[in-house]
Amino acid sequence: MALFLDSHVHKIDRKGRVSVPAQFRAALMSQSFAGVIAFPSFRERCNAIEACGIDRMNRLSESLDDLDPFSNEQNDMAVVIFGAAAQLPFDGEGRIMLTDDLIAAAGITDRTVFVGCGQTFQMWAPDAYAEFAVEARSRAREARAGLRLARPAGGDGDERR
Amino acid sequence: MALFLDSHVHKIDRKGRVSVPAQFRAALMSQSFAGVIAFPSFRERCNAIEACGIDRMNRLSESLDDLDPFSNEQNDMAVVIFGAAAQLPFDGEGRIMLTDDLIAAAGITDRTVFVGCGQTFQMWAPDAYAEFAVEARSRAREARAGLRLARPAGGDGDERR
DNA sequence: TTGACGACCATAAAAACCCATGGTATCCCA
DNA sequence: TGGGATACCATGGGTTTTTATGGTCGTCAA
Repeated sequence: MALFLDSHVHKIDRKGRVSVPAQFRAALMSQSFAGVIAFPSFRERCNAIEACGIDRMNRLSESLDDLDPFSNEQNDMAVVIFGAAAQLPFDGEGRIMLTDDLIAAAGITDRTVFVGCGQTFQMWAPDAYAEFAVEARSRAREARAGLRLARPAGGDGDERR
Repeated sequence: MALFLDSHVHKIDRKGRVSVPAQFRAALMSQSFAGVIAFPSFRERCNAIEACGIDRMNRLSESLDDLDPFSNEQNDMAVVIFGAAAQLPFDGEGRIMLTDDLIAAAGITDRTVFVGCGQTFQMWAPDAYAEFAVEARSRAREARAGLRLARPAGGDGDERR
């Protein structure tokens, strides 16, 4: 199915609602929860909201379930990932409401830019993103060497992130 | 099954009642016992109440059955988990009453934060949790390398965007 | 009888739902 | 090829429903 691609700036109305770009929406609506899962990024220099669909969270949960359920590591991951992840359902028009936590974490005010990242997407304050994009571009130029393209899927879809 | 996500701070009223977050409630009400199973955490540095629905307790019980039934290990787990687990039914408004044991174990006073952990959730004293979350986050950042996302499940409708 | 607990009822704030509108890209047909 | 019709999308606002929280009134037991 479709990847999250492209960037779209959308307005946040006075009730705190934002339209999710229609292209993103299409990929999200077909999942078992019709909406967005969003959490503050914990990457360095990345003041953004990370987002994806519920299916991806289910995969994460399964991966975590393979660890010892009462280990400290398992708990740390669970708390960090799931404890901060908001479940944002679509309204009838395909909008979501960002929580105050998320808005604060990303420094968003009256508009936000949805940035497609393939399997996931991010939401930024537009000016913060503009700045970040420039830096990311120059860093990527140097790091490029590290990435190797996966082979096209043989039997079952192997997408290696 | 639905995941437990996000954190919600809720107030404990003077009769000792707390509303379970509506999203959590939805996942719990559909199970064979309409309420919460709760026991004090026995992890290190984790002064919290561990909670889940009855279905997960059943799974846990089965897993425990896979251990040697007369080992000390099996007995310890059984006692620590099942011996300390309270069954807390919902009232008409979706609230539960915490027992004194649970409250004391987590150092809870007038409010508690429900923290989603995927298959389970926890209940913390808000300030204790705030502190823990910061530490967990920095530990998780280091351990992150260890976690790899499972591939999308082969058969059943997983997203492969 | 006092205190704990359950079943109800009450309410303000927040969230979900419904309908409306203006703009833009797309389609269709002459 | 041009221009009107059309579908879709982002956005706005009102109304209804939920939700979190508070309280009251019996009941049962210590």
